[in-house]
Amino acid sequence: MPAAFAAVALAPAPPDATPFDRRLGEILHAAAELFAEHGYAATSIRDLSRRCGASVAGLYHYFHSKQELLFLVQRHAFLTVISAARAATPPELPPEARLRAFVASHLETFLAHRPWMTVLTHEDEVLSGDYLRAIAALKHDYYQLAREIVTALPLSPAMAPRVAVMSLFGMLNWIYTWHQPKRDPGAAVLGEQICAIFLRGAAPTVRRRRPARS
Amino acid sequence: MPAAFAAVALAPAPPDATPFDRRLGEILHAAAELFAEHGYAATSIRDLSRRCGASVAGLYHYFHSKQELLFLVQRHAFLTVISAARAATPPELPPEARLRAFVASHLETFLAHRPWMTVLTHEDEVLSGDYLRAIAALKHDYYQLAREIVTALPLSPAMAPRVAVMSLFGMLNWIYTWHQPKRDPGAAVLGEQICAIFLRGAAPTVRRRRPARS
DNA sequence: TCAAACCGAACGAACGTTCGCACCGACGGC
DNA sequence: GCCGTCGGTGCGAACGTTCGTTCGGTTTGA
Repeated sequence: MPAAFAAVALAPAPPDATPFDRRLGEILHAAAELFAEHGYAATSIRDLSRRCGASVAGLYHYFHSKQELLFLVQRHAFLTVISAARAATPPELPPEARLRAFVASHLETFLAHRPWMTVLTHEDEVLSGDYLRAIAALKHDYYQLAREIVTALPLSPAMAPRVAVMSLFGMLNWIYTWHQPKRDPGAAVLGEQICAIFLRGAAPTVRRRRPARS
Repeated sequence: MPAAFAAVALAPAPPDATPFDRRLGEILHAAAELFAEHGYAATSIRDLSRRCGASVAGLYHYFHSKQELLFLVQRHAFLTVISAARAATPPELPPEARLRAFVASHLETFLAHRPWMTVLTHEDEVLSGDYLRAIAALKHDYYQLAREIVTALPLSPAMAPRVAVMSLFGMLNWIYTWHQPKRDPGAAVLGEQICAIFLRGAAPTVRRRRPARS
C-alpha cells in the first residue's frame, strides 16, 4: 500500500524512513527525472525499470498504475514547494518583503529540485479523476498564498490582481524552459531581478517616496 | 510531397491554394487541436484520422511521419507569429511603442490561434534532428527580435537583458495555461497590463520625468 | 487513361498491466 | 537450536491492446 510517504524533503532520504519508503523515494526520484526529460506520456514503465535497476513487475509493488506514479511525484513536489513557501512568508512580514521571500523560496526550490518542478509545471492536466482533484487542490493552495501576498501590495488600480499573479507565476515558472545553471544567475539574483520587474518595472530605478520610516 | 505549404495565414484557407494544400491545412488544424488537447505523445494517428474523417493510410499522403506532422504544425505556427511580429514592429518606432506593439502582436496571435500556439509553447524539444534544428532557428529569430526591442529600452543597469527578455516571454507564454476567454481580459487589455508590469512594475504609477517632448 | 487521392488490412514493436512463482529474513512452537 | 511458514520483495514471461507505419489495391476526376 503506497499512499503514505508523507515526508516533505525531496533531497536524499529521511533517516528514519522504512526501507519501503526509502525505495519508493528512489523510484519517484528516477521517475521525476525521466518525466522531466521525455515527458510523462513518452516515458514507459520499462524505461523506469531500466533506470531503477528493477524489473517491471517489481516496480508495481510501489504504485498501482502509471497515473498514480505521476500523482505521487507531483504531490511530493507540490508539498515541498508549499511548505517551503509557507515557512518563508509569515503573514507578519511587510508586504514587499513577503513578496521577495515568496519569490526567493519559489526559485530556490525550483532550481534545487529541477526535474520534480519541471514535472509539476509541464505535466499539468494529464491526471484525471481524484488524482487531478487532489493536485488541483494543492495548486489552488499555492495560488491563494501568492494572491494573498500580491494583493497586500499597493497595486495599480488598473491592474487586475489575477493578471498580476499569473504574470508573476509566468516569469517564475517559465524559467524551467531556459535557465542554464552555468550561464544564468542563481536563485538569489534571479529573484531580485524578477521582483524588480514586478514591483517597479525593468526601467532604471528613479528615487521615489520611501515608505515613511518609523 | 508535403514540404511546401508556405502560406502564412492560419485562419480558414488561402483562396488560391491547391486542393492538396487546402486539405493539408485542414489536417494540420486538426492535429494542432489534438496536440494541444492531449499532448503530442498521447495523440495517435488514429485519433487524427477520426477527427479528420480520413483513413490512417490516407493521412500519410500528406506527411511522412508523425514527427514531420508536428514539425509542420510548429513551423506553420512560428511563421505566423514571426511575420505578424515583424509587421507590427518596424524598427523606426520609438522603443517603448515598439515593445507595446510586439506584446500586442504576440498576444493577439496567441489568443486567436490558441491550439497552434499551445503546441508551439508546450511541445518544445520533442522534435529531433533536422526538424529540431529548423524550429530552433525560428525560435532564435523570434527571440532575437524581442531581445533587440528590449535592449533598445532604457534598462536598469542591474538587469541582465537575457533575464529581462525571458521574464517577458514568461509572462506572455504562460498565458496559455490560465487564460479563460470568458473570464479574463482580451489581448489588448492583457497587453497593456503586462507592458505596465514590464516597464514600470505592478505598483501604482507615480508621475516621473516624461521623455523630453520634441 | 493516368496520376493523384484514398482505403482496408496487416506488420512488427512497444505499451501498461498481471500472473505465478522464487527468494529471504523474521518468528513462534517444540 | 531447529524447523516450518509467512509476509514483504522481487522476478520472467506472458496477457491483450494500441502504436506508427506500409502494402496492395480501388476509386475518382480531368
